[in-house]
Amino acid sequence: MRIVKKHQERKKEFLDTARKLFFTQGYEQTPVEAIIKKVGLSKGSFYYYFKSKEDLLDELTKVLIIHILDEVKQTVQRNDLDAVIKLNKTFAAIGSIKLENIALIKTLQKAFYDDRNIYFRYKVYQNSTDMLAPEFAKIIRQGIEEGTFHTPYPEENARMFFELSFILSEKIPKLMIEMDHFPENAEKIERELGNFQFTIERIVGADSGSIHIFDHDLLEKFLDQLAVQHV
Amino acid sequence: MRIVKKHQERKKEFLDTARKLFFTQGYEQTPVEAIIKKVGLSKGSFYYYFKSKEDLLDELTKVLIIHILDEVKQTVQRNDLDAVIKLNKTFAAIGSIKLENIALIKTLQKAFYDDRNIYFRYKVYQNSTDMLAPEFAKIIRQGIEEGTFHTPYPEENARMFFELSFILSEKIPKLMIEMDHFPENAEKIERELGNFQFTIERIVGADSGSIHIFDHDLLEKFLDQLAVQHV
DNA sequence: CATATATAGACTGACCGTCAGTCATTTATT
DNA sequence: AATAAATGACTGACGGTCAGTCTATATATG
Repeated sequence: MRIVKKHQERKKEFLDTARKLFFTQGYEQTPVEAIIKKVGLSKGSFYYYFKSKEDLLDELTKVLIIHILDEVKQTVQRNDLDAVIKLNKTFAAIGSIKLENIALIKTLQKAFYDDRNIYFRYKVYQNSTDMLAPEFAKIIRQGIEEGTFHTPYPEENARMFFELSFILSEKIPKLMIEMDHFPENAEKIERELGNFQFTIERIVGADSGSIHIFDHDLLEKFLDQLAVQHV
Repeated sequence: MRIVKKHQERKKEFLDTARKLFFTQGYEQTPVEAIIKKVGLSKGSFYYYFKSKEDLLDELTKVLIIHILDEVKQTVQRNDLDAVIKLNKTFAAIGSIKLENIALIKTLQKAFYDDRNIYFRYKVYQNSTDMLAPEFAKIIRQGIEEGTFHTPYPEENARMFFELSFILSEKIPKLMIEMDHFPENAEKIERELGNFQFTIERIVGADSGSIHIFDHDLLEKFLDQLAVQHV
């Protein structure tokens, strides 16, 4: 007995299923057949909704970012926050480091952060930057007006903020994965985050120590928990 | 009559051929069969020398970087140059922007800088950074001793220098490709380079305007030539 | 109002071309 | 004879195509 559904509903099923698989198995490592099987439909169906596997990827990455974009836009719109606080909130929103979600990171480490999955991450990074940087540029311009930031390149800085965030989000999971054999990575992670914060300050020309992108105590707890898991 | 050669010699033939094809067609877009055909040998031969296509990629990326590493090491060793000059020479050596070689860039644009070839570039970037950053860190430490640089993160800054260089080398070709339809990209390229220089200065804590990573007049000429080609 | 007919669009799955990788075998060198 | 170099048919996995089927709904007909 064949179950027929509305266009958008079915499409969402494909996208949701693909999202789960891409994050746990990787993009290249997920055959279209695996998506089909899980949705319970046929090959023809898949290509009825998407003109190629890559087409689905494009749609998926955009969907992934829209939620974050909404959140960031709301933050940017507010007029009761200064630029530094908005910057911190934006960094938290893009969630390069989700301190509160160890389980997720540990799952993603296996496939999402695998070298062979770089194409997927690359697409997410690209679309994120394109969609979010213009909003972030507004924050930097606000900071310049407020006198806390000093830079002749607000637009370029905005893009660079995301690019550096993504580089960071490439490094941290790698260091975490190796923590079993290299406990000193905990210290490296702290250095990387410290350096990141420091770099952002310098790039936007903010006072040293004025930007607080992560909570030091929370990070300690996080790294402790991560270490415990490996015993 | 079958031509038999020494192991290393044959291997080099495969690597050289693969290099040419990967740069002009892309890594994923180059089937092993294409490499074989050009070398003039068989499938079995290929797998006699390399245990996988990826294995060849690994070897190739390392070979690609060794020459640059030698050049950078020589620069770093010298004791007649200050840190700023060494930094400039290193940037020139990694050749993110080869101002003198338009033809090469135009060729590479088509395949090398294509999104789908990100895996190849990623591997090159990864290995480059791992192999070159330690040398570059020496330059930054020299700069700190000389009092021209001021940073608590020389090692991290060194890696970041390469990471930002690669981001730049992702952007510039994209802007160049689009110059046909967006002549204003010439200006964008200048801004990107200006921003890059400015950012490096800030990251290593050097005086504003002290670092000169590219020659302004040369860039103008370069962009003019690029524009002409499209007429 | 009930029933036949037509149309859109959701869905099927066998089939195709491409490609990385395998292996039993042959050829050349020492 | 033993070892190293080279062969090419073969396999299996994968992305993508296509001619055609099924089902719900709209429309016409008696």
